[in-house]
Amino acid sequence: MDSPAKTTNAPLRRETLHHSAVAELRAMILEGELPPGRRVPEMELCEQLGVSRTPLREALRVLAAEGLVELRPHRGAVVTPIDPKEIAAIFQVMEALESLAGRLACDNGSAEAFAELDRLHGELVAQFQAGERAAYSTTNRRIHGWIVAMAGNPVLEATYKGFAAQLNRARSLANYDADRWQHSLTEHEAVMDALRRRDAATAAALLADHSRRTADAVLRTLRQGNEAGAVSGEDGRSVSDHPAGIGVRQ
Amino acid sequence: MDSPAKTTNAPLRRETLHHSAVAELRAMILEGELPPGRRVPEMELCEQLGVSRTPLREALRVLAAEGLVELRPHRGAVVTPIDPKEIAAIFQVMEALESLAGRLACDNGSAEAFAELDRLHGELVAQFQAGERAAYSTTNRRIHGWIVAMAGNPVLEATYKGFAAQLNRARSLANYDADRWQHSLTEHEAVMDALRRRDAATAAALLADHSRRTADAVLRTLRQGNEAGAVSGEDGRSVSDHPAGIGVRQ
DNA sequence: CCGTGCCAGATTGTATACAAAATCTCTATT
DNA sequence: AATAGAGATTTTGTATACAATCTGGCACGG
Repeated sequence: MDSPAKTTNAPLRRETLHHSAVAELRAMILEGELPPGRRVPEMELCEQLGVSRTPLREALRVLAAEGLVELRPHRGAVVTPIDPKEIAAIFQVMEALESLAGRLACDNGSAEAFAELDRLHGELVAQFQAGERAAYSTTNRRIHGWIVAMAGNPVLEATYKGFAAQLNRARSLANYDADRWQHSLTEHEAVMDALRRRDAATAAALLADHSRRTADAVLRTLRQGNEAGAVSGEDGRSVSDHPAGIGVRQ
Repeated sequence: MDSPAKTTNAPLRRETLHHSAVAELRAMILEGELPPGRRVPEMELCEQLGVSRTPLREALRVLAAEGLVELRPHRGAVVTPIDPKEIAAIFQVMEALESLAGRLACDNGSAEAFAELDRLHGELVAQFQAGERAAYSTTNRRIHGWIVAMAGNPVLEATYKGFAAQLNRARSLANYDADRWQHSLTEHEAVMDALRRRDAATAAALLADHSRRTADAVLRTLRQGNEAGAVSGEDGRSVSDHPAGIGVRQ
């Protein structure tokens, strides 16, 4: 249950400090432990991760290349703030990627992969009926990731994962409403229908549609939450004054 | 004549050594000075670039994240070999990106941007008629880059540029034939026609088509050159024995 | 003659020390 | 009292030194 098509031959990299530092930092950022906008002093992380500055700095450069942190010369690193405009831009690209993935999955997906997809979809429906939001979100992500994996294009998969990480970070700030939830499931049903029929064109179109609607919902709540000050303080001060930094760019 | 729509606000990074090292190394790789498959000993580059190992290593990590080099722990870095399978995968993604760019360019491109596009296309035609292959290739790349820039999506643009760099590296090994050249120009004419009419759907479809045909041509010559041993030596030894390393994976 | 194991050289991974830049603070002046 | 400036402090950027790992060759045994 790893990769349904073909996986890139791993360069067999035995753990090195800067490599595991990348993994840990990435996890910390994606889990929200290091919130967007948060400054990242090197020394602080050094003792927290128990490594020296050299591997840590190399890790920061990698994360910067991935877009998870921003490096300001002589001024330290910052966890990339959530910029609604950039999230919108990512969603636009994601729409194209998901669409491509749906098309390729129809062509390249193995029977076993489709069976697993069916199983995941069943899980999704059950979780919706049980009202388990968090579990639903997780399964939802796994389904999309699985479709991308089914496409059998390692480049597509890697690109998708990078953007998906960014979007999930944004989504953690924006819980969309119950109405959107219902619509989301309906769209999944339609997508599944097309996929089961191996109807590449329809699946691609529906996935693009689903992606665009999801984008609208996320961006709407993101902007709502921002102007209502739902997450940051009510005061008018700069968001960077917030202890953890809320990191939603205007 | 930089960006027709909106440019990402540069983080205002004043030159640091590791940053300029990234730029220099990237140029060296893309120019072919460091051919695919070539080992990259740190010390060698240190004296060549006149920097210490620390900034150089950070630069290598960044380039690895971009996919231009591969890092094998305790075994040094290698300029990422050209893998026809990976090139094919990239082209598949590029097809979706170019298509998206064409659609967005129709919606978001300014009149001035379209005028510049027209000018570039005129240049392309003139260079074709003059039989200037190299100039044609350069203008061709500029046109595609310009369309992507016209889309006004910084994420799309950055992603595109990264993949385009990889593909250009592959193209430097594969000069496609005169027949394909003629077809390429015809396709460009059709794309331009759709763009001038701001016909987003048609432009998107034609750009995808053009991308796919280009991919076919490049991959064909890439495989031809590979099996014919046109670039590497005629002997049966591993390609890695070649002094510069040819770096075409089987 | 070929395969296995060990040793030497070279190269990478990490830590620490020093230099440069930016931020902060305190003071003095308007 | 507010502000500008200079020095001190902190943090980042770079260089170098040391430790760990890999590569290649050679001797030894089968």
